Amino acid sequence: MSPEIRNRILDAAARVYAQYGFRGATTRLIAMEAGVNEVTLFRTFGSKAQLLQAMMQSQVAATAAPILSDDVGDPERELTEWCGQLLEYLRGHAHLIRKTISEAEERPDAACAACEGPNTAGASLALYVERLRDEGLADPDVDIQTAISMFISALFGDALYRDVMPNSFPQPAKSAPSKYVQTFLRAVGLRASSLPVRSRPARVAGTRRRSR
Amino acid sequence: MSPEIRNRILDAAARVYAQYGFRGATTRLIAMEAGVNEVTLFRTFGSKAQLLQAMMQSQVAATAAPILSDDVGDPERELTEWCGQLLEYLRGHAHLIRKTISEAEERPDAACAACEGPNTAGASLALYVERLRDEGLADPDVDIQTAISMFISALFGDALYRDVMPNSFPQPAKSAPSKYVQTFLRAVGLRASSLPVRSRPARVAGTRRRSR
DNA sequence: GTAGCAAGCAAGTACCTACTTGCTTGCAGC
DNA sequence: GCTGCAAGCAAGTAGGTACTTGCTTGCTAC
Repeated sequence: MSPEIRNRILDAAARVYAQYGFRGATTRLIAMEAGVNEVTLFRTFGSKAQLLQAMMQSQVAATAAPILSDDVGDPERELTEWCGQLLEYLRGHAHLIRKTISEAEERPDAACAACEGPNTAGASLALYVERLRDEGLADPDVDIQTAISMFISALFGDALYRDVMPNSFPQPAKSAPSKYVQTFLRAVGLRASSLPVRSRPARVAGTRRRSR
Repeated sequence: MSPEIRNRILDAAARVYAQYGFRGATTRLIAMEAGVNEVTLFRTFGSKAQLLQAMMQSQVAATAAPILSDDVGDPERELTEWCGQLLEYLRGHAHLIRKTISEAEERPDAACAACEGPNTAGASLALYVERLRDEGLADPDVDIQTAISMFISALFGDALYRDVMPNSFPQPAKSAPSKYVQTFLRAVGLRASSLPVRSRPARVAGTRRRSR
């Protein structure tokens, strides 16, 4: 019943699960990590499956994926900030997401829950870019859906795989958001209102370091 | 000793591992899947770990990731064909790659082996785009590294996650390669020699179906 | 002080896991 | 026909797994 112990168990379960997956997250390991007797797990959550399900819910409830504002101001600045926040969110949950998705066939509901955050983030981006195009800032002839899909995949890949295959991510993690956004805007055919996009030197990234 | 039985075991191990991961791939399951006595596994490979290591080697040796040709002809056509082949390769190994990467911390050598194919494919693309730029076909002011990184991530994401989160991949799997390549070339600032890139209708994808 | 209750502790159950051993079967080469 | 050898089969070992039970400890409320 004690909420303090309950949360300690949930946090420990999240750590152990993120490292070892469902099968590897034994009740003994979780209890040790939480500094709690193993029996307490079963008295509090009933079973290992229920415990990990509760852990999953608490994880998705704890932090929310970032949402882009409704009205478009400076696209590059707004997108870069959103992109940095989303990357931070994804990196914080990288191991958990990786494990959950790789076990999607055995536990599809858990995978569904883990994808909720990224999905809403992607939908938010789609809405924003639609506005961009409505306001004549993006090339209307361009395949925007594909650009969005590739953008989201790039953020996913960066957050989930940068540590495993660093060769594929040459730019440092800090400057990645602005570079991703610039490339994305170029692909979307941003019609610069103030600045020309295609012939701008890459120096811009440095002047906007204060986004975190 | 018999190579036929050996291969049957290796294939069965690949299937079971791709579905259940290292911990879930029990020797009993593999033996049943191979239609072989469990003892034969140990007599042939020594231990479960050695069996799965041999399976990994045989998997990476079986098929190779596609390589782009050294001289640049029609970039869009060549890249689309390469992209289709790489996607096919990745999709064929999707479950295996997903499981292996998610277990990278516990078995880093296996993850390294699984990343070998994708890494060489990425390096091949980097070389090709460098040639593109040398021949003046790509915008020299553009951040090509980032575009390549996002492109590879997009292919990875498509191959590994399309089945789990289909919302993020609106375009059908068949037409994905040409769309990815067109978006990539736009981001790289392809300077069209014969055709203008930015204002071309998407019809091109249909006329090049014979890539397989 | 005492009743209630959450948590710890020790032990046990039933099952699964990797791996071993001893023996039998069936086939190929001499 | 005999030998050698690869594979099957039955059984067992030692340890791990989820989960249960019975009892003790310690704190809180009345």
